[in-house]
Parts: sequence; C-alpha cells; structure tokens
Amino acid sequence: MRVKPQTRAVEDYTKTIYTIAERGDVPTTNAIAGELDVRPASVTGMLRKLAALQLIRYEPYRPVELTEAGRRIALEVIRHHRLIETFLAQALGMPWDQVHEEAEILEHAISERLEDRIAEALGHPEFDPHGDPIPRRDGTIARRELRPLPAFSSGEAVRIARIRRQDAEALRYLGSLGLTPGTTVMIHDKAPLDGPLTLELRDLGTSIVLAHHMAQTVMAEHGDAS
Amino acid sequence: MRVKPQTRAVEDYTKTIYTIAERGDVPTTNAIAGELDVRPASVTGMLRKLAALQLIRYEPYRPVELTEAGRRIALEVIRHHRLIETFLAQALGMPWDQVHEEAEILEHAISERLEDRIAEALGHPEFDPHGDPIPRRDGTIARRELRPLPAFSSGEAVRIARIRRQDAEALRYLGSLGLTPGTTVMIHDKAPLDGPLTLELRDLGTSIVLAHHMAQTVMAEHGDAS
DNA sequence: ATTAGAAATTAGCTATGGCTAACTTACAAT
DNA sequence: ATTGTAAGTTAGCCATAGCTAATTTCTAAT
Repeated sequence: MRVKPQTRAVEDYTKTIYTIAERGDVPTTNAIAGELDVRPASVTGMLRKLAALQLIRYEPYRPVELTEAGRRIALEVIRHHRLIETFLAQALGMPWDQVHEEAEILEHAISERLEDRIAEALGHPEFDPHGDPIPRRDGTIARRELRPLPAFSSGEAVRIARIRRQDAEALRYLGSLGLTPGTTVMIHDKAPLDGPLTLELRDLGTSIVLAHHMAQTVMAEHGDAS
Repeated sequence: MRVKPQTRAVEDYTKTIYTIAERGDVPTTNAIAGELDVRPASVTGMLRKLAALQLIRYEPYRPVELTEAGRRIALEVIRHHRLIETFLAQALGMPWDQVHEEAEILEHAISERLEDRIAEALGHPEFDPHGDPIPRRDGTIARRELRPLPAFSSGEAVRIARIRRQDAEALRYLGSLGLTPGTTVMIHDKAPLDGPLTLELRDLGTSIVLAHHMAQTVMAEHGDAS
C-alpha cells in the first residue's frame, strides 16, 4: 500500500475526493473547496497538479475521479486517520468528539512503522470510534449493509453501527444521549413528514427523541447482530 | 507556556539553537545549518525572520541568542519531542533507537491537549528513554550533576543516567551492551591516552569494553543514587 | 598593517500552495 | 436560439523556505 513521498496537500485532496465520492456526492471543484475550506481557484490549481501526478482523471469543468494510484493514497491516509482516532480513544481515553480533530493533523505525521505498531497494539481493529471502517493495509475495506435510523420501521430493534458526522458538537450531543456505535435501540415512533424519532435504549429502558436530520446521520443494522 | 501558532521552520530553528547552546556549543550560522541539514544561506534568511519575530537576538556575523520568547518555544517543542519519545517507548514498546526519528516529526503535529493527556498517562515523567530531561509545562527543567564515564575513576560504581546521542546505530550498540539509563556499572579500568574503558555490569557480573569516544557520550552519576 | 581562508551574507532563483479579480463555460429557462 | 446564473478556470499575485553563486566580513597569521 506504500506509494511514495506525498505532500500534505496531495494527501488532503485525494482523501477529500475519496470521501466525497464515498458518501455519494459528486467531487466537483466547489465540493472539494468547501470540504477543504479553500477557494475554488486554489482547487483548480491542485487538480491540475494531481492530474499531472496521475492521481486523478480530470477534464476541466467536469467532476474528478481518482485513479487507482490516487485511491491508494486516499485509503492510506484514511487508514492513518482512523487508526489514530481509535488509538487516541482507546489508549488515551480521549473522548470521541475530540479524536477527529487530532487525527486530522497526525494522519500526515505518522510513519508506516508507527502505524503498524498502533494497529498491532489495538489488535487490528476494523472500525474507528465513529464506526467508520478502517481500510486494511492491502486497500480492502470491511463492507456492511447499514441504513440510517429513519429507514427502519417502528417497532424494530436496531444496533447502531456508525455515525456519519465528525463535528464535535453533534458527537457530544449524540454521546450524551447514549447513541454510540454498539448500542441497541428500539424504534418506538417515527413522527410523519420527517418528524423526530422516538427511540428506546434497550439497556437502560429510557426513551429519547431525536430530530429527523440527526437520525439521518445515525447508521444502524438490524437487531443486535455481530 | 503556550505562545502562538508557529511554522515548523520556526520550531525547528529555535529548538536547534537551544540544543546547540545547551550542549555547550556556539549557535553560529554554520552550526545551525549543519544540525538542520540546510545551507548556511538558508539559515541566514531564517535568522533574519526569527529576529523580526523577536525570538532571537541577532547581529550579522555573530552567534545568535534566544530571547525569552524563543526559549519558551524551544522548550515547548523539546517537551513535545521527549514526551512523545517516552510515550512511544512505554506505551507502544518501540525500541529506544527508533523513537527519536518518529518524535522529530510528531513533535510538530501534537496539540497541547493531546500532550497533556500523554503526560498524564505517563505520570508526568521527568526524563525520556535516553535520560534527557523533559521540560515541564512551566518551562523549568530537572537539573542533575552528570559526568561522562571517562570522568570517573577506576573502581567507582556509577549509575548511567543519560546518553547524549540520538543516532539509531549508536543507541542500538549501547543497548546491546546493556548500557541504558538506570543501569549501574563499575569502572573497572581506563586505558591511558583516551583508550577504551572496561566496565563491569553490576547486575550481570559481565565485563564490557567501550571506546573512549563512545564512553564520552554516556553520562552517569555516582553510585546508584536516586 | 596586510592578507589568506573560513564564515557569513546578499542577490536572485525555485517550488509549493494559498489568494483575489476577471474571465469563460455549461446549462436551464425562456 | 438566446441568455442569465452558477460553476469553474485563468492570470497574476503573495508568503514560506529552500537553493546556488557571488560577495563581504571577520580573524588569525604573518
């Protein structure tokens, strides 16, 4: 999975293109600029460079696409990121709403040697504290059939598996409700017209109400499988 | 001890100036260039910038001197570096000859928040795996009266406290002989004219021979004190 | 006092990756 | 077919921090 020395910008752009595509959006100049918090003009410049490096396929005015080489770099950076998040949470007890920000920087600073050691120490985890899959060294990724909470029906018991958010505030909120990966909840009620969901925490027996747009970011699977 | 956002170059230069002065050398343009592996012309440029930032006092053609602000930055970076080394060795079992290289990069990537957590997890250590003192958050440093091995006399029992080297090869060599901080050795013999030292490892009872120039980098204190 | 040689500086260049302002292109609505 | 608007690109700029080559300064030896 090793490629060759890359600048931080190259790592950030390939990673961003990958994650935009992975969540089903289109990796346009504007989308990338928004994600990286730079101006679109700067993105155009970098896209030309990435294309020259054969990391993306790029036609002006068209969305970009990672090449196989680009994908490998993206996955490597994401692996770094998610392993670091997992390590910070498990080894140092850092709260799950803080680990993303730290990993955002450390992902560029960690060596393969150290990465291996961390993966080893953690027992080669497949998922990070948010339930995001950690790409394996060979570039493969664990696949799961997850759906957002509102896609389940009232009465169903589901196991929360992944939170598709990384902003600290939302994570703190969800954490305070007990909605973390691994938790099993019962869909008690779904208010119509994209209204809030009422959930029952299986373990505590308590009931909570969650806005539809928040529930959309909570991915789950049936029952308390695996 | 917090100051303000600094570039990596600023951190590297202030740290380098500090360590050159700390080991008793004179922080000249050439010395800094050698340490950082850049050309002297580049150093001159950076020195002008550091002076503008009030981090050093600088007169052309003269050695530089850190200001109080510069010293604070240097100590902060060194604290990062040595805490990371200690963490990598203790928490991840990384060998002491590898931790320097990793820390060299991570020292610029770690947040104060994470640093605090690491210090906490380690129980606020005062020394890193090489015996180098870890500056405290308030900028103070543990002081010890150490002397290089050849400064002791035959027959003396000394406790190794610090290795003034960071290259992996020398560290691996010393480690293979058992000469690590905390070990107590007996100076068995000193060959004249800067000849090799014969040492006896107290615990194992084995005898080893060490070149004078290597022994110079091994700092120790009397007996097995503290 | 002069001068050779080492040390340091200056001048001018490079690459990276941002930015703004001005423009071009694509496309949807008429 | 035309045109307005949003999206994207180009041109030209900036800062950072490196480099080489040429020059200057310092210092120690004569």
